[in-house]
Parts: sequence; structure tokens; C-alpha cells
Amino acid sequence: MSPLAVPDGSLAVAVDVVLLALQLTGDTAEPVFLAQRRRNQPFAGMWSLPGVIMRDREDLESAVHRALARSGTALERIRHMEQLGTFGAPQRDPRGRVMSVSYLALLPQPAKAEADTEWLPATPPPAHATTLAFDHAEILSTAVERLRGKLSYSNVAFGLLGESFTLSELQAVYEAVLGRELDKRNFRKKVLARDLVAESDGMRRGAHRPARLYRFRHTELVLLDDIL
Amino acid sequence: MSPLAVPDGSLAVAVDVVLLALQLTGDTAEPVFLAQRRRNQPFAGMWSLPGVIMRDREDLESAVHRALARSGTALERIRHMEQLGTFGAPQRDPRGRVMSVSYLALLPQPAKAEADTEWLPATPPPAHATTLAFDHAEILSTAVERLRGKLSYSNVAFGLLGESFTLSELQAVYEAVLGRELDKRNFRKKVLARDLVAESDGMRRGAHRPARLYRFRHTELVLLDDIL
DNA sequence: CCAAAAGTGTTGACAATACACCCATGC
DNA sequence: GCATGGGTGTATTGTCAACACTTTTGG
Repeated sequence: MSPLAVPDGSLAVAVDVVLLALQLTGDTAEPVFLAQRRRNQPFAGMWSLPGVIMRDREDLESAVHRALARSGTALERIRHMEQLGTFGAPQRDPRGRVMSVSYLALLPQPAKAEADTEWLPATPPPAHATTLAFDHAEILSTAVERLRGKLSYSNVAFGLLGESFTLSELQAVYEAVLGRELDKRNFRKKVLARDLVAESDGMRRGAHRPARLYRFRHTELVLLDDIL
Repeated sequence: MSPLAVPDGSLAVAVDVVLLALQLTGDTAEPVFLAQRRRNQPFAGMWSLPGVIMRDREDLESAVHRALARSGTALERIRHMEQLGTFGAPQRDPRGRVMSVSYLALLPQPAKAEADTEWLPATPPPAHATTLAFDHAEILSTAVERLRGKLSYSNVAFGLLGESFTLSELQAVYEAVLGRELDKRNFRKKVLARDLVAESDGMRRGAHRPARLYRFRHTELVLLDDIL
């Protein structure tokens, strides 16, 4: 990251991305986000969210794409993206006036991390508060809260799953993000009653009884009338 | 509004505000927003949202306050404010690169409009689409949708009402924003069951039977577990 | 045959809806 | 006394939560 000098009287806009995925470690799933180790001042050595400084004549989405490319993430793996908000505290960047327009991006699995990047746990953020640069801890927790809320009244979980999946896998997504266990029978009833998913071809075969595969009916965000 | 020249290679950030209130015209309530007539190019003569260009070292909230002051709105009348989002299409301002961080602000009544400002209907927006400058029609409809959603799962209606009010007035707020009628008995049951409001002292006396006054239990945004 | 995950129904409590009349006041 | 909005209850229906066992496969 090249040193950034923000001349007084001017104003820079950063675009920062909370890239979220679920890490399936053995028998449990854990929400993780992509962190980049900062090489330069300020906050050298600390973790930060991938971000770029916006260029003139650049779209917000293009800037997000640049940030993702720089973090080593293939664009086509991103299944959902939405704006979180804009953070503009004057002191958030010690170098000068840099506002941050932040985005949430979801992808099915944490791809291999490049040098100086790592997937860190996103959910119990007590530890990060001190270890994330700028106000990125605040942005991260905004992202997790947004995702939690949207699980209840949208199909946003499609962003964290591949093309097809079992209902148990879907439930694991909900449980991991919400941080609590759900009743298997009630969960299946509700998901099916709301027509969130449709049966897909084939079965997931594993060590035990094969499980029916499903896919989301829509792979763009759809809001539900009713709450889940 | 002074002419704005955005030098190439630089980037300006505007803060635009959707100031919403309910206009009580006789027997019906109608959501209205504050519009400013543009005196300068571009879009001279068209209606626009109140907004300012951010200064260096200025907080986002301070910029919103400046925009409100310029529009002739007393700050202390604002009962709720929240960020809507950031609009960054490169061509949204023909003068150059100007992103807009937009805010929603609620107040109990549309105060008298100053010169070159007017309260216009906010809800059936077909007409504005052509008459609002920049992408302000899009920002306005984002604001209305946000408010509609939040009525259902928060106490955000406090922003559109004064200190005390009758349940019929509260219901009128919901009906005006949602654009449909609600059942009086069920509405009262739900509002009271959720402890949104508490009884206040006194009665509203009018042409007919006096009505009990209520006040919101909280005058900052509170999210409800359950949906209204 | 054992371990492990997949799959499946019922019941009771509560919440949401639909619906109509009497009450208190000003004029 | 009448017009106007304020205020109230019930019956029905639908929805949510709690709860345990059988099935299918791999090893």
C-alpha cells in the first residue's frame, strides 16, 4: 500500500470491504473475515480490512472490485455485495481526512489467503477491537449485525453457500451467524414453507446417510414478507 | 449556493438530507419532504434535497446540521436522524465527481418553508422522478422505503410526532407512511402490548370526545424483537 | 451391528385477524 | 339531540415453539 498523503483542504474517500465467509473446521462452522496485515504506517503490523482509495471517475462498485482484487479474491466467487454505510469521523485516519464507504461481501468459502492476509474469526469480536486498524472493528461489527438481521427476513444466506447444499448445511449457516442453535424440525418447516429453497438433483454422500440437496430459488437478494 | 468547481483528479462529497414530516391537511395526513429550488446550474429551477459540500475536518453529522440550517430548519426540531447510504455514480453530478452521503431526518411538523423551499409530497413519487435534480428522486424513495420498513420493527414513529399524541394520531402516522388503512382495535392492542407508548397526562380536547394522550417510552431509536 | 447424521408430526400456547357497537363531547 | 371521533371485546384462525424417534448409510 503506497503511502497516502491527504493534503489539507482536500478529502479522500476509501472503500473498505468486509469479506465474510464460513470456515468449516471439522464439525462446526465459524464466520470469518479477510484481514490484511498493514505494512505501512499508520497502524503498521495491525490487521485491517481490505480497502482502496477511490480514484476520480471511479464507481463505488469498481472500487470495491479493486479492493477485492488486491486482496487476492476472485470477483466471480462473490455471491452478494451491499453497502454498509459511510464512516466519516474526522479523526478516523491519522493521516488526514479519509472517509470510508464500507461494503459487505459474501462468498461461499474462505479461499486460500495470500501473503499478509488471513481469515480471522468475525463473530466474538472482543479480541479484535484492539487489533484492527482505524475504525475497522466498528465496521466489522456493523457487517455482522447487518448479516444477522438479514438472515431473518431475506434469502441472504445464499451468499454463504455454494450452488447446492443440504438443509443441515443451511442450518449450520444460520446457527454460525446467529450464534445459537436452532431446532432442526422447525427450521426445515420454515425454510420450506417460505419457498426459500427448491430441491436440487442428487444427494450429498458422506460417512452416513445421504442427504437431499437443495438450491436457493433466487441468487440475488429477495426480501421476505414474513420473518423467519 | 456558490458555484462548485470540482477540479479533475479531486473528489467532493456532498451531504444531502431527506427531511420528512407529516402534513395534516384537514382530515388526512400526508408525508412531505423539504425541497429546495435550485437557483444555479446544473438543474437550475428544479427541486432538490437540501445539501452541502463537505468541508475538510468536518464531521458527517456537522455537515448534516449545516445543510439543515441552510434550509431554514431549526436543529432542535429534528427528532431522529440516520444515514441512508452513499450514492457514488460517477455521472450523478455533471460538474464533476461528487458523491453524496444521504441522511434521513424526521420532525413532527413541516415548519413554515423559507423562500425557495417548499414541502412536497413524498409518497407517490411518480411526478418527482422527473422534477428532482441529480439522483435525488432515488434518494427520496430510499428514504421512504427505509421509513416504511422501520415502522414495523422499531419505534421510529416518534420522529414524526410531538411529545404527546393520541393513539389515533399515531395510527394516522402509520397509515400515512404505509399508505394503507389499519384496524383501530388491533392497532391499539399491538402498540400497547409492545409497550411502545405510555399514558401521558391530560387529554386532547377537540370538537368531540376528548382523547387520552400518550408519549413514546423512548425518544431514541429502539428496535423491537417482534414485528408490528 | 454400531455410530452418525438424515429425516419426519403433533400438540399446546400465543398472536393475528376480522368484525360492530356504545361513549363522551361540542355545537 | 345529533354528528363526530374515542374507545372497547370476542371468536376464529394461523403461527411458533417444544419435543423424540425411526431411517439410512459407511465402516
